[in-house]
Parts: sequence; C-alpha cells; structure tokens
Amino acid sequence: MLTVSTPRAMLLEMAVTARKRPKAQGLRPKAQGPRPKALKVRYHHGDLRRALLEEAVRTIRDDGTAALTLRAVGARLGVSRTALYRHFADKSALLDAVSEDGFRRLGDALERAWADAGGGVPGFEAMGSAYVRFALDNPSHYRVMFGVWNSREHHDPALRAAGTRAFQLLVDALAALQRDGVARRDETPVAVARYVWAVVHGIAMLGIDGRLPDGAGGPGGVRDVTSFAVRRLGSGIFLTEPSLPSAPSAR
Amino acid sequence: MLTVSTPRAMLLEMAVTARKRPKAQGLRPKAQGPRPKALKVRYHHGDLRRALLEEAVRTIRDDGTAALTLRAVGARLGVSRTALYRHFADKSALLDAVSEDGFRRLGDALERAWADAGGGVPGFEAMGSAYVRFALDNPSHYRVMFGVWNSREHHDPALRAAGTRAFQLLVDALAALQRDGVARRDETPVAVARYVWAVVHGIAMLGIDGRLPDGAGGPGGVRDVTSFAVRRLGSGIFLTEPSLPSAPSAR
DNA sequence: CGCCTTATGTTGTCGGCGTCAACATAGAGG
DNA sequence: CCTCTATGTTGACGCCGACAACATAAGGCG
Repeated sequence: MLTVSTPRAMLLEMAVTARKRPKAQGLRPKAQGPRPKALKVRYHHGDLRRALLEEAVRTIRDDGTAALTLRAVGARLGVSRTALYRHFADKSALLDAVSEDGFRRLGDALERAWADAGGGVPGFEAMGSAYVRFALDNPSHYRVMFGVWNSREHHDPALRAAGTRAFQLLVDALAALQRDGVARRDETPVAVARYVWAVVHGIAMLGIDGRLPDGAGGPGGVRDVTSFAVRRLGSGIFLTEPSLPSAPSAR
Repeated sequence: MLTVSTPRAMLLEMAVTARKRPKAQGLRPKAQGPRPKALKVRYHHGDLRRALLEEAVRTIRDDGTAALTLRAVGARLGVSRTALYRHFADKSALLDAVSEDGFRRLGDALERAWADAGGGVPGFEAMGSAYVRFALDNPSHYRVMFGVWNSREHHDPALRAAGTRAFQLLVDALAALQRDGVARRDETPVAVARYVWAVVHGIAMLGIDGRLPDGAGGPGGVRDVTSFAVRRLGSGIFLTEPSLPSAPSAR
C-alpha cells in the first residue's frame, strides 16, 4: 500500500541514468514558444526554480502526494538532491509554491466559469461546478492546497494572495447577485461566500477521498451531489413554504 | 516548524528512563473501574493493543498528527519500537484503528445530540452543531479520520462499519423529518444526507485548518458559519419567494 | 513436573527521507 | 585576469517505517 518500492526504485534508476549526461539541460519539451533568451546553455540550469515547481506539480499529479520527495523531484530533473535548497527554504516552501499555483489555477477556472455562463444564477452554479471539477481533476494538487501544511496563517504572502483572490471571486459573484436582486440581502456577500465555500469544499473533499458512491458519474456520485448542492443552495431543504411545489428549478 | 527535535528528544529520554524498570506494567492510571481479572502481572504487557491505540490517540491529540511515530508511541508506553507489529500490520493499520475510534465517538456525539434535543428540526440542527464541534474539539483525530490514509474503500470492515453507522444516524434523522412532514420528500434521505454531510464536513475542515476568521467564536468564525449553515440548510439562499421575509427561523 | 508450541516483545539492520555543512563550479564584474 | 557571488554537488547526520533474527513468557500436554 504505502510501500511502492518497485516504481520508486525504477524512477530513481531512470534519474541516475539521466544524470550520467554531463549537463544535457535543454531536452525537456517545455516552453515551446519563442526561446526566451538564447539557445546556449546560459547558466547552471537556466530557470531551476520554475522547473522544480513544475516537476513537483507533475509528480504530485502523476504519483500522488506521498511520492513528492525532494530527492525524486531533483532526480527527475537530472539535478542533485539539495539543489532545491537554493530556491526553496525547505520542503514546506516548495509545497507553498505548489499551493499557490493551485489557487491561481482554481481562480482562473472560477473566473472562466462565471464569465462563460454570463454571470447571474447560471454563472454562480457554473462556479460551483467548476470548483468541484477542479478538485476532482487535480485531487492531489487540491489536497496539497488544503493539506496539513501551512494550514495556519503563517504561509507566505503570495500563497495568501492567490487564495484570497479565489475566494474574492466568489464574494464578487454573490455581491453581483445581491445587486441584481436575485439573492437575498439579509447577509453580507462575505458571510454567504464562506458558507458556499464550505459546501463546495466539503463535496470536493468527500469526492476526492472516494467517500461518495461510484466513480463520480452515477447516482449519488460527486456530480450528483454537486448538482444537488448547487440547486439546494438556492432552495433549501425544509418545507418553510408548504405551498412550494417540489421542483422549483427545472432540473 | 516541522522539526520539534527538543520536545521529541525529551520525550524519548523520558521513555528510556521509563524502560529501565524491569517490567513495571501496571502503573498506568487507566481502567479505574473494577479490576478486570487479577492484579498480578498476567502477561507480557496485559493488553498492549488497547494501550497502543489509546497512546496513539493521546499523542495525536496532544502533539498533532505529525508527531505520531511508531517509535514514539512505543517509547511512551515503556515498550520497544516494533512491539506494535504484533498487534497492527503497519502504521496505516494503527491509523485505521484510530479512525475507527474517532468515528465511534463521532457517532456517539451525534446520537446524543439528536436525543438530547428531542429529535425534529432542533435535533437535526443539534446534530449539525455537534458534528462541527466534534471536529473542532478533536482536530487531529478528525484529520486522521478523513486523511490521505485509507481514503479508498480498502480499509478494514470495522472502520467501515463505524463510519457507516455515523452516516446512518444522519440518514435516519432525515427520514424521521420526512416522515413527520417537516422535510421535503422530493429526494431520498440518503441523497439529502450526503449533501448535509458535505456541508458540515466542509465547515469542519475549514474550521480545523484555521481558514475561517478568528478563534471560532467571533463574527465569521466557525460557530457563526455553522449556525448560518444549519439555518440555511432549511431556507436556501436565493429569493425563490419574494414575499419571504428575512428571518424565517428565530435566531 | 518437564517439555514444547505459540504468542509476544527486543535487538540489529536496512533503505529512504529531509536537512545541514563543506566543497565545487560557473557566470558577472572589477 | 582575478575575485565575488550565485548556483549545484557530495558527504554526513538523525529520524523514520519495516523486516529478520533472536529472546522470553504463557499455556498445553505428556
């Protein structure tokens, strides 16, 4: 279960062989756009910090959070372990950078969802779905973002800013809904946003952990609970108005 | 941050001195009730499995999840490392036992909340508050229960049973609400329970991680979001009925 | 009682991990 | 050319989980 010695050993073997090359730095198929500076060797590595971050994200995505090892990420880049310490204070700093990257992508996804749906209630529901979809598509990344690391407010300003921006998108959407008279005004947008955030976060976490039935698509699965949630976020559960029919929203 | 070498070293020192005793087994101040069998030495340790589990829970509660080390828990009990392997397959098995214990306690708390409130809508709201309160009172324990470990369905039957029981309490409550005509009947109790579970789970996680303002008591804190959530779980956010006043539920 | 089987606990050891110190190297700038 | 500094490497340390081999105690059985 936890001991994946065979693939990890293979991985390290690969890395060792890759390290045999004197310094074949430019073979990585990244940055396909115009060459940033020149095609010469430039420096020790070029932009190791970015490469380390990208490799960490890739490692987490492919092999899970437990496989993220300073030694492994260094080896995958054909660079020695501890090379990372010239760009990150320690492992938690690297994870902070990974989290910041995740919050930035999450914010982009929310922004896109709201804009593509044209705002309003459809935009709000699209944001909720996009949030859960992001978590399901990047489970390990999402787990790092909300992991035990840096859980308190001690993390660096960049990470904090990225997280705040993603949350603010939700606040702004709710403020717009209130302004347009489609959302109740008896609570501040921030208070409602915290609640909505908790809802989608809970669904995302349960979905990621496989605690909702089936593979996300069937009845009771993550998608089902998500659509249920975004509908109920606007209608409630209890019969506060007995005259209310069963399905106020058209499916 | 992550390196707490000083207290850990002290702890190990304590343990080493404790281990100097030949086998002073019975000095632990537990099981204050009637002596289970006899006051003689009985066996190698007596009931090491239970002692290991309790010590693991205590370690997690006092020093956090990261401090849970097979060596540390063994040392705290005056027993050698690897003694644990006679009672648990590996570390994840110990964590499974900790999770099972947590789900049992959580279920007890939910049951008590529902019963003490006399069922109905107050009972339902009490369950929600009790759920979040349990998580806030036992953050590390809760994190283990929903941690990366055993997230898939591979964990042992006892853990699965304890988790299912806690969830079933919620389902039963919602079924009762539906039966009494106070909850909408357009969805099955299980579907609604999944949604409610996600809501309280999300609040609990955000609260545990310190992602809600202040120390849980002030405006916007965990308690605020929780009460907001249990109210909105019954009323909804959007203005589906414009004639609806602002506060349908008293406080 | 003496022996043996089995359950339980210990010691030794291994590989992996994060991290630090010391050393090496390459680019920049005088 | 020489030096300075940024960057990368090697070696080592302590901690961790896990396994193998060994030690010991409880209990069954003659």
